[in-house]
Amino acid sequence: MESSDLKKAGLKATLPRIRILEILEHSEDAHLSAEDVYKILLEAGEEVGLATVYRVLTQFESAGLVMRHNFDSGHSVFELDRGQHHDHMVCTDSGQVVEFHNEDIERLQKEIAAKHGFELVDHSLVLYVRPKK
Amino acid sequence: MESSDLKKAGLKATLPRIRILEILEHSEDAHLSAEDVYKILLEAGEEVGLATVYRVLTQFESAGLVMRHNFDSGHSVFELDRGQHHDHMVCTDSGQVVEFHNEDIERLQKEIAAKHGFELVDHSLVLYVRPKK
DNA sequence: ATCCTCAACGACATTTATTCTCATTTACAT
DNA sequence: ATGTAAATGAGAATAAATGTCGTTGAGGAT
Repeated sequence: MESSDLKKAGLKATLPRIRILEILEHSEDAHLSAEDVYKILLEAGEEVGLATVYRVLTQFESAGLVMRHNFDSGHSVFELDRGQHHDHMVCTDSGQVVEFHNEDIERLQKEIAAKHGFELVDHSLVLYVRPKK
Repeated sequence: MESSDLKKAGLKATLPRIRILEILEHSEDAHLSAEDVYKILLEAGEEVGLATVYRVLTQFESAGLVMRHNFDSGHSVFELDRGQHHDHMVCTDSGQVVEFHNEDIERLQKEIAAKHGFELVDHSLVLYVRPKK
């Protein structure tokens, strides 16, 4: 994932875009807010504006490079789209995010939509959890 | 649902609270934002501040009288808690909202959380659908 | 019914996340 | 190398929501 992917998406290979893509690829945490990305850029000594971070992340979303999630935290988080669908579990204590996939749930969703005369286009499932004592 | 419910919830039966509860009960649309509620109050000639609407809705949420949903739209919507849990299906063509409940999905969610060492606190499931051709 | 007290209120300032504006810079086709 | 439209940085602007504070009012006590 690099400049070639940017061009494929119809985006010029500018420094902010390349850096942000790298950050999303290599970050420890797979789910970063615009502020998170901005801070990482600053720490790396890059002179990138916060507005640019927001713009670039939104463009990446439109281009299908990243996915935006609106968890209950009051701000969006972005995740590189690696092509394999999954849902999320968010720990209400620590904020930790765990990804999971369950084929039974996926199937049931399609069945429910069909039962109501619809076809499933997309879905959003987030489990809010806390450590079991 | 009226003043007695407010007192039961440990809230004084003030005019703003009574009016907001009524609005949630009788509104055509079951899912209202704080702004929506505020506008309805103004149109009814009530002198209630927007901050109060936010405060009251948050209190109602804490008291279990209403549920807050954070759909994609960037602002919270509130719905009277009539006791029966359900998830939402949104038609991407018409915006129509269908409520549904599926016990198998509920159970699977708990199992998945447990498998990862968590207990399920809450969840948010929205199906985006379109009419089947 | 009147008084008292603290919770609740209205008005407005503030915060937080995000978007907009615009003058300047830069990628890249020519 | 150069021109041009796209992209950027800086900071203003916006929207949703919360905090502050002096005033009001609900409801228990008198």
